Amino acid sequence: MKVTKEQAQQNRLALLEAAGQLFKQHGIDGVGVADVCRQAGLTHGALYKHFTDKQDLAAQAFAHAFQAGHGRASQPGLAGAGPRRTFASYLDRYLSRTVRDNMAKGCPLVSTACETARQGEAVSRSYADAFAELRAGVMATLPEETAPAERAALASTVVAALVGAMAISRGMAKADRAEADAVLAQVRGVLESLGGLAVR
Amino acid sequence: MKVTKEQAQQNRLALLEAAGQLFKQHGIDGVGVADVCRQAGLTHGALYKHFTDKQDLAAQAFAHAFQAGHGRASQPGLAGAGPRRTFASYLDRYLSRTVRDNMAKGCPLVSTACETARQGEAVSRSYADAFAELRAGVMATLPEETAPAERAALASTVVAALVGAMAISRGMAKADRAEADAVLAQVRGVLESLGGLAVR
DNA sequence: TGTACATCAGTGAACGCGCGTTCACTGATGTAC
DNA sequence: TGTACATCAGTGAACGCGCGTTCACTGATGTAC
Repeated sequence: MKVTKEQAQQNRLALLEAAGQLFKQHGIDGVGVADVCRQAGLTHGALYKHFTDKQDLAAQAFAHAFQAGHGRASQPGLAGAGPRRTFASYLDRYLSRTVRDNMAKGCPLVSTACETARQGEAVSRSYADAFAELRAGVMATLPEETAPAERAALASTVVAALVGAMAISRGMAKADRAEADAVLAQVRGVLESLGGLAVR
Repeated sequence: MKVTKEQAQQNRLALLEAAGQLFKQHGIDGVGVADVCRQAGLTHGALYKHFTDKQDLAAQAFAHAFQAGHGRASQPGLAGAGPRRTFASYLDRYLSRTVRDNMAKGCPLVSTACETARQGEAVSRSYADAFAELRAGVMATLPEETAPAERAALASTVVAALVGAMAISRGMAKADRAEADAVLAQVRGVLESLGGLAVR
């Protein structure tokens, strides 16, 4: 049965978001198109009215996940920045145990880090843009006295440490939750003082 | 046909290493057991004489990859440390473009960061051990004047930044190779001065 | 505004392919005498 | 040392299942008159 144009657009969005969540949680190959459609409230056939195939869905889902949060300050754990953030708020957002234990939430920069490297150029483009945006957000929180090049390098390193810490903490959480927590806390501590050191 | 006991052990090792390489490169779900066996020079049936199933192979392959490099100073890009390393040598080993462009090489802490989170406790245990070992190696290169707790935190952060930087650089390399290179260089620069700052 | 018709998002049965796994078999190895 | 036999790593055909994808069909929507 045909549906409203708006309804169709809504369904398309629901597919993108279901795909984003499930792919982050179980990996692209770990999720069937039927699963995605079910979570979006549709049957599997509908998917091919919106996307050419699963690859296309994956590429667009990642692009959508990376771009989500634009202008929406309330969206937690995403790459897109809200209105204005403090350095500490980035640490909070990235190094929380809640986000670590719930892969469906959380920044796609982390969950898809390994998968993205195996996808096509379109996904890579989205990834690069998301990183650039996040880094710009972190840069803006660093003291303006620091030279721009140094701030950029510092921001890159902070983002790398955030992404790496979360990935590592997730990798070891099942075996050693205490150590996994400790890593998050340690990195948080070091990054905090590193943010302060930028003024020198 | 039956083979020598030593030959069987050799074949088992070949399976583990083929699995390690291929899983790092294409992900666990992206590789068939037949592929692994072919690369190891066997047919697919042989696998089940050594491992109960694919999951078991994956768990043991990761454990093997994480433990590899013990005492072998020549093995590049692995978690295990050689005899004695300098701080700079860790940066070299982790932030090289060659390693980034060849996922089959490279530290399994990075390639499997996301996959590991979806595996069982055994894999997580190996991951935690590998991280601990790598961190210990980095810690040993930091000046002894610094307090142990601070050195540990610093080492955790350095490893997180190394892992994150490589993951990010890989994610964006297909779309923007120049920026991907720049991230590696920036993180290298910041970590170098961070290593120096530990003495204060 | 009302009526007739074309459109097309969504449905669900069906298809085929590739995958993980099984199993009867092979034949060199290792062992017992 | 030589011979007879049991073992078992490896083979490759076969199986069944789940997946991505297709397609004839539906029926409310949107449009033309």
